[in-house]
Amino acid sequence: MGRNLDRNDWLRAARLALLKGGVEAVRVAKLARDLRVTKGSFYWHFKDRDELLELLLREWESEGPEMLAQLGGAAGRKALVALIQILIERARLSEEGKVPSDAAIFAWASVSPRVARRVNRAEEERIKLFAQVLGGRSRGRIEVLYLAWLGFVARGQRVPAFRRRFPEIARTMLDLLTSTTSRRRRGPRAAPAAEEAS
Amino acid sequence: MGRNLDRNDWLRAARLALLKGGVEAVRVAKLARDLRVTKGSFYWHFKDRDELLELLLREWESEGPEMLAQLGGAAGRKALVALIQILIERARLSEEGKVPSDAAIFAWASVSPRVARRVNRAEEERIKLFAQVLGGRSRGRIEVLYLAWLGFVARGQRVPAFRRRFPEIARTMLDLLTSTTSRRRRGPRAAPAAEEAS
DNA sequence: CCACTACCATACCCCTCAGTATGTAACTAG
DNA sequence: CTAGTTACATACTGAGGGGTATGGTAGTGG
Repeated sequence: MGRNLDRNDWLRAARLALLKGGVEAVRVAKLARDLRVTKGSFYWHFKDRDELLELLLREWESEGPEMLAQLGGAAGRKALVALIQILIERARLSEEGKVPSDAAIFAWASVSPRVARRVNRAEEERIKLFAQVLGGRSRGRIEVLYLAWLGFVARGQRVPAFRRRFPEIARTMLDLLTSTTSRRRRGPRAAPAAEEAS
Repeated sequence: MGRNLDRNDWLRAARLALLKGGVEAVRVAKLARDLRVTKGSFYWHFKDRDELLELLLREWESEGPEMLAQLGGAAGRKALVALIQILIERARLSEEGKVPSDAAIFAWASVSPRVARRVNRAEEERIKLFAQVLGGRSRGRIEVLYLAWLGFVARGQRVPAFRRRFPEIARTMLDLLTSTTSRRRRGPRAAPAAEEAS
């Protein structure tokens, strides 16, 4: 039958469950049913459920550095195009359960403070990656565009058809990044002005 | 003791639980403990757990129209400032459990296809609201800025301190919206060009 | 004082799930 | 052929939650 599974089979099932139903859908009993085995198999390959969840989170954390490596020393426009391709490819692989889904991890983080802290750390690395790829633009703009990417991931999770519009959205984002401000800035309002160092 | 609760007390507790721990944290038994009563009280005020969850979703759905009404007939810059104030105020109220939290609802939608569909419908209304408030700008840019707002909400849920930067982020978004494209557009790439009607 | 209702407590059933203990079939080494 | 290991299956415990049935109590109108 479907015997002789390894840890990766379980991880794959877990990634798909996490993608479709959130952390609470990653249940040992349910995964075992999906894989047509019993929990006995799971507890052979893993210590407990926490170990599985920890692995899911860890492999996601490791993807930031991996993306950075894939970009090599590319810079400027070339790096941007490469980054977009990487993101598209990763999104495709995540639907097959081969890599953890950004959307799933973010959703997880939003219901677990412990996970939120770790996602936040990895996220700051990614913002630096964005900044590097996008060149020496305004820090504020890069942040806003990173947020737009976050929003795209979130909405793409809700509306699958929306994901196909990534190239178009990315182009608009790029236009925004390379545009120039036409309006003069007025004095600061209630909030203190930010250090908008370039 | 804490007796004689009404539906609103339960709803408030449910909104807080949803905000802090997601849908799976909205449990009848847990809410009862928080309110220092037993489940008997809950099933007096509600048919079942589904009715409670349905109410949470419904009151969130109704807030789009409410925001529109609060804006009155305002337009242009005035409407934009008003909208930002409304969003800030709503975020504050949601932390006290007085209104459902956007971040919580979005997180819920990301793990429930049924909720995702309804959130999507309400979301399209909000994009229209954004478009109206922001005036006759490029549809593509408005969409990207809406996504940035989504991303802000998501990240603000993970990093509470980040929420304080909303005024600054909003200013950068506004700058982006009113900026002009300096780069000439090249021919379409792989994806078909979007109808970027102004 | 009585009947009635609103609101909640108690006790129970049933299901799901995490985790453990142990049995067992298949394969491998010698 | 045998002993050992791998990779499960079976069977169990205990906790927790949804939902129901029913009992109890404080107030209210008459």
